[in-house]
Amino acid sequence: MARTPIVSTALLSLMRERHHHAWTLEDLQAGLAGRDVAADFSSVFRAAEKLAAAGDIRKLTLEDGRARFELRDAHHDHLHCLRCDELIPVPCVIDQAASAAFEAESGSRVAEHSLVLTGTCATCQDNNAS
Amino acid sequence: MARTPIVSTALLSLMRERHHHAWTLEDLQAGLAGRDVAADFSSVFRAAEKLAAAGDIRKLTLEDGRARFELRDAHHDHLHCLRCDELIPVPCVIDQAASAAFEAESGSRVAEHSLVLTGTCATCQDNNAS
DNA sequence: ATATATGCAAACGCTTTGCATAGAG
DNA sequence: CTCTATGCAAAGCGTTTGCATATAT
Repeated sequence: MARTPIVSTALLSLMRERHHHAWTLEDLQAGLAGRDVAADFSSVFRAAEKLAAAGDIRKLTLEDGRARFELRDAHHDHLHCLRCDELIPVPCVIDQAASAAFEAESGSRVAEHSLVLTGTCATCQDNNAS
Repeated sequence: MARTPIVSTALLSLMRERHHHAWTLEDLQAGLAGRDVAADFSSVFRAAEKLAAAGDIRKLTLEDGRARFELRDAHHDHLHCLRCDELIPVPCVIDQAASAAFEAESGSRVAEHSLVLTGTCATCQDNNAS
């Protein structure tokens, strides 16, 4: 190596402290700024891509077309709250047996899946009630 | 009304004849061209948006960031084949019970879901074998 | 006349890349 | 000296919009 990758390192520690959040590049840049790391957008982009390629984080694309990044830990799906626009991790509700059956029947092979539930998160649901 | 919407009509009949396909705007434009309807890209875009708003078709966004349109019929999920890049409809493999349980436990409400399986479709799987 | 559909071209939003600079080994 | 990280600015790419024109009612 020939120089210390400040941005990548800062990104990882930032995300590790709030790993319940799916970050847009803008979020990440703002998050770094809050920690006095003034990184250029392209640097954030490149660092995030590199981390994703390395498998440390995962890249997602929402219906709104913007990329989101999150720490890669145990698999989970997502709930996209239409009220607060957060992308919230939720336990996987895929029926493994059904998935396997589908593979067997159809002759296709499923490597991964991306499930996004759309609705209202618990917090917004509560706020609405009160 | 003040003029006959050629593009919307042509789009619908086009899609009805190959409703097993998820169309990008480019696909749609090319499909129309094959039927001697030379529509501008923006016209295709507007017609597709209008049809989607009217509920005749559905708009999806893939990881690649491009919008796809498909006829709205019975709910199904999708298999995105990484080899041929097709977006293939597959029966829904969501475990309804698990989904309902999740709603109850978490206090959130799920209106819809979008599930994209990623892997290899049966056709490509076969081609690979042979 | 009025309202809508269409084409053309330009604006947009987000992502991605080229190039020059800087700093660690 | 070499190799990578970073910033800056510009290019890309698909989507979206403004405006003028055409056409059916």
